[in-house]
Amino acid sequence: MARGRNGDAPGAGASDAGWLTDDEQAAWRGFLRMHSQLTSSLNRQLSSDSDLSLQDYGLLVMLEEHGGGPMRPFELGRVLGLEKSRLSHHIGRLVDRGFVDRSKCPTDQRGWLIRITDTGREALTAAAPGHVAAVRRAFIDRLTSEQLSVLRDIAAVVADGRRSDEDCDG
Amino acid sequence: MARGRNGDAPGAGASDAGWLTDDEQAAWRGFLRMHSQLTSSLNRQLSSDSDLSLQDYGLLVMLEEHGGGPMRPFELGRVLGLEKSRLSHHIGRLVDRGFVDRSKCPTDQRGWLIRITDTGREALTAAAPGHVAAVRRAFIDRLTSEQLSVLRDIAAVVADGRRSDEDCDG
DNA sequence: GAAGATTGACAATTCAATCTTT
DNA sequence: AAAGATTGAATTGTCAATCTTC
Repeated sequence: MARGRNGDAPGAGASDAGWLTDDEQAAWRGFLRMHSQLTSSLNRQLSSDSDLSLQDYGLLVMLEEHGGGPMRPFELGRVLGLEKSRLSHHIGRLVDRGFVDRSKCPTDQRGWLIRITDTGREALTAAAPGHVAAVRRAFIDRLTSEQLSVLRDIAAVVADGRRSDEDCDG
Repeated sequence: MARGRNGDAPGAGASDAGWLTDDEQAAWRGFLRMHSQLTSSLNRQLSSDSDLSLQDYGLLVMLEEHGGGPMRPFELGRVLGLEKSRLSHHIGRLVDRGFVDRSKCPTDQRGWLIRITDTGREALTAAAPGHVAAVRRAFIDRLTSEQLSVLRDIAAVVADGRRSDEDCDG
């Protein structure tokens, strides 16, 4: 059961109002454990083979993919699942390091436009092959395409609030 | 493609040696985004409704489930997917707050035994119903049991190094 | 007032170095 | 030398408060 207390419901596996079944628990804890391990290991690889952390990489990739055009912080927050305060500090550090620049948004005076710099692009280009290979080794290559597809759906439902019967354009 | 650069391979979706296909990328990024969102939200719930963070909760649950008996830090690190330094700092804080105690291991002089205290157990008991409900709402209840089962397998392969054809006792 | 974003104080995490026992 | 664990300094993340514009 999810709370982790033994003693009640010795049979195990049953869904008793409050706690999680063994299967539910295994999924939830496995998810957490997998994330901790993967990110530690990928972070180590990235920072030893390049100038970027995993967070740096994620942010720069989004900017780069955006066609080189600028993005608003709230957009970045949405795609990366990050909150505004953390993002703001992170962007500040990337600005200091010269990887992105920040300019006032002309159409909405409250906001900013974040753009990847040439320096940022270079760092990304240098980091990418090693990082992608590491993601493959630690994650992609260990799973079937069926498993990856289910994981994609899971993320769509949990993170993006899609209902399970929606398709990609829904 | 995983690196996030457009321009090469306009067709998309193809597996070209280095990068990730769109499907692979969607799974990987979705996983990261889902984790960020879930843990932020569960952390907020836990720390506003109880004395524990998500990390505190995970650690205390493991100790409690261990039948009230003590665990070695390296065992905790293994089940939670955490590294020794982080774990050591975390245990130190929990000791200071009176939630666990730490005593020298009699059979291996290098090691320690960590045990949940009554205070820790009380905090866990108080936090559990709200946290479990939050995990259900944000995660479990949004997924089918089939999806949960696939996720459990994914974690077993990625985090615990099981091969996909192994069963649970393998 | 709500949305977009920043700031500073505080808390948690990482990295490298260290220590002891095996 | 390797395994178990801790420590301190530096980095990174969180929370609440704030500011400006919509």
